[in-house]
Amino acid sequence: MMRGAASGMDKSLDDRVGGDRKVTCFGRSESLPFQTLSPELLVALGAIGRPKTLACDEVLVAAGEQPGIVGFVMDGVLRMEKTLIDGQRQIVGLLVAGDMFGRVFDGAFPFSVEAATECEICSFPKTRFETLLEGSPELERVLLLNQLNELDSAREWLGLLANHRTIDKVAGFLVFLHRRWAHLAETRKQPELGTLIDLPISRLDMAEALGTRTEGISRAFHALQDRKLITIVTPYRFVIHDFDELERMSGLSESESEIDARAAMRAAHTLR
Amino acid sequence: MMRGAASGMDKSLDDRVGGDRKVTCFGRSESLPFQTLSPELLVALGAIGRPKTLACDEVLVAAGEQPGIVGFVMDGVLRMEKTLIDGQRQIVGLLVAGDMFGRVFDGAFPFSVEAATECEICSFPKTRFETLLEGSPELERVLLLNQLNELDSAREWLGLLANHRTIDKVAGFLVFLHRRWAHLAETRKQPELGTLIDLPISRLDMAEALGTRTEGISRAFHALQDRKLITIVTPYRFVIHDFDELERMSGLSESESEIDARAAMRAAHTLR
DNA sequence: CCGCGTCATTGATGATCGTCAATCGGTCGC
DNA sequence: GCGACCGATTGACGATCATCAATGACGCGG
Repeated sequence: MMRGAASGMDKSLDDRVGGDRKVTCFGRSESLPFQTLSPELLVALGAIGRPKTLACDEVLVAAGEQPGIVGFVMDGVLRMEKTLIDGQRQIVGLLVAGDMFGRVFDGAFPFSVEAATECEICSFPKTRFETLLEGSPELERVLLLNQLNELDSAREWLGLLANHRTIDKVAGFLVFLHRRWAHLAETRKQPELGTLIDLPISRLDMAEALGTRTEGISRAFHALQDRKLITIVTPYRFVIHDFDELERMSGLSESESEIDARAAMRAAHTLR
Repeated sequence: MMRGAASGMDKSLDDRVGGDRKVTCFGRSESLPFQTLSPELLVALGAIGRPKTLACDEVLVAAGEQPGIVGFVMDGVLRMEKTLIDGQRQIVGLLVAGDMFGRVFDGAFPFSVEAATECEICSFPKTRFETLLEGSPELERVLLLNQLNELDSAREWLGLLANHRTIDKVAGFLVFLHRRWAHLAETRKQPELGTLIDLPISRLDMAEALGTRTEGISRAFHALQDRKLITIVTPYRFVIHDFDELERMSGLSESESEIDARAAMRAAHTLR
C-alpha cells in the first residue's frame, strides 16, 4: 500500500519478471495480459503497479465515476454490473485472471466493478499508466487486442441472453465459462466422469447475468441434471457430462479449435 | 426464404446522398471516425481507401472468414450477426455512419456483416491499413477509442436483452437508436408532436436483435401506441411522445447528458 | 448445541411469450 | 389493373417464466 514507486525504474529491477518478491504484480501467471511485453516495459509497469486484495463484494469502481486506476485481475472473479433505475441489477461481464479493468483516455465508466469472490488485482494509477502508454505503441497494441477480446466476450454473452428458454441460457453459460476459463484452476478434466467445473458466483449473480431469476436458474440446473447432461455436486460445483449437447442447446457454435486458433493468431501478432 | 427490408423503406432511405462519385472517402460527414486525424494521415488513408456501394442484404464479411478489408460506414445500416447451429440468427450489433467494421491484427471474424439497407462504405485493404497503423500511434489511438465505443454499445445492448418483457426491450431499443443515431438524418425533432424516428430495419431484424419474434415486436409497438408513448406512422416510422417513460421501462439509466459528456471527453483526447 | 440468517430449492399460480394460422396491406411483375 | 408475393398484423392456444410463498441446507456466532 505504501510502497514508494518514486525511485522509479532502477529500484524495480529486482521486482521484474521472475522475481519472487510479493510486491510485484508480474511473473506469476501465464495468462496475464502483459506477458508478451518487452522486459523494459514490464519493469516500468512493475514500478507503478500495486497488488491489492479485495474482499468479496468490495466495490472497486463505482458506476458513473471516473476511476483513477486501471489494472488487471490476478486471482478471483469480479463482476461488471449496472444498477437500473428500478433497483434491478444487470451483470454485463465477469472478470477473471488476466482480464483488464478500467479505461484509458476516457471519462466516467458506466458500470461498477465489484468483487464477486475474494480477489487479487494489480492496479496502476491511471495517469501514470497513460503516460507510459503515450510512449509505447507496444503497450497500446496490447490494449487494443485486449479490447477485441472483451468485445468477443460481450457479444458471446449477447448470444446467451438471446436464448428464449432459460435452460438454454444456463447451458450456454456453462460452455461460456469453460471456454473462457478452461486454463484456470476452476476446471479439471476427469475422462470417466466428465469435466469438473467450480462456479465462482452465486445463483443471484447468475440470474442477473442471464436476465432471469434465481428460481429459474435453480430449476434449469436440475432440469439439466434430469437430462443426464450434468451432475450437481454442490450448488457451486458441477460435473459436465455432455458438452456437445450443452453447446447445441445454447446455440454457441464456435468450436474450441476455432477459439484456440484465434487466440494463437493474436498471440503471434502481439509477439511480432 | 428471401429476407430483407421492405422495398418501401428502401425508397425512404434512398436518394439521400445523391450520386456523386468521389474517389475519396473523406470530407463529407462530420461523424467519421477519422475526422480528427492529421492531414498527412488522411491523405495516406485516402490513397488506399475505396468507396463502395452495397445492395440490401449483400454480404460484406462472411462469419468465420478472415476478412481482407477493414473500413467504416458512410451511409446506410449494416448488421453484425451470427447464424446459430439451428439456423436461428442473432444480431449482435448494428453499424451506422461512422462505425468501423473489420479487425486489424486478428484472424477470423466470428460474425458476418451484411447490409441491412443499401449502404455506402469505405474499405481499406487490411494489410495496407495495418502497415499504416504500424507507423502511426495516432491512428491506433483512434482505433482504441473506437473499440471502447463498440464495447459500450454491446453492453448497452446486453441491458436491453436482459429485460423480461418484450415491450420493455422494444422501448429500450428505441431509446438506444435515438441515443446512438440522434446525429444522423433518421431522426427529426418536432416539439409539438415529439421526435420522429425512422427505423432502418425490418421487424425480423429487430426480433433477431432483441431475442424475440416478429409477432412480439409488432404487439409491443402497438402496446406502446395504446399507452400513448409512441405513434406508429408506418411500420418503419414512429413518433416518440414520451422518451422518459420509454427509458424508465427499459431500465437504461444513462442520461443523454452523460453520453454527451463521455463523447466530448473522447473527442478531446483524440484531438490532444 | 442451539438459534439465526443466508442462500438454494421446491411448489403453485397468473402473466407473458412462442407458435401456428389467418388476414391485411403494399409492391412488383405482367 | 390484376394477381402473386412479402412483410406486418391479429387471433388463439400451449409452453415457459416471473412471482409469491414455503421449505430445506448450511454456516456462523453465542
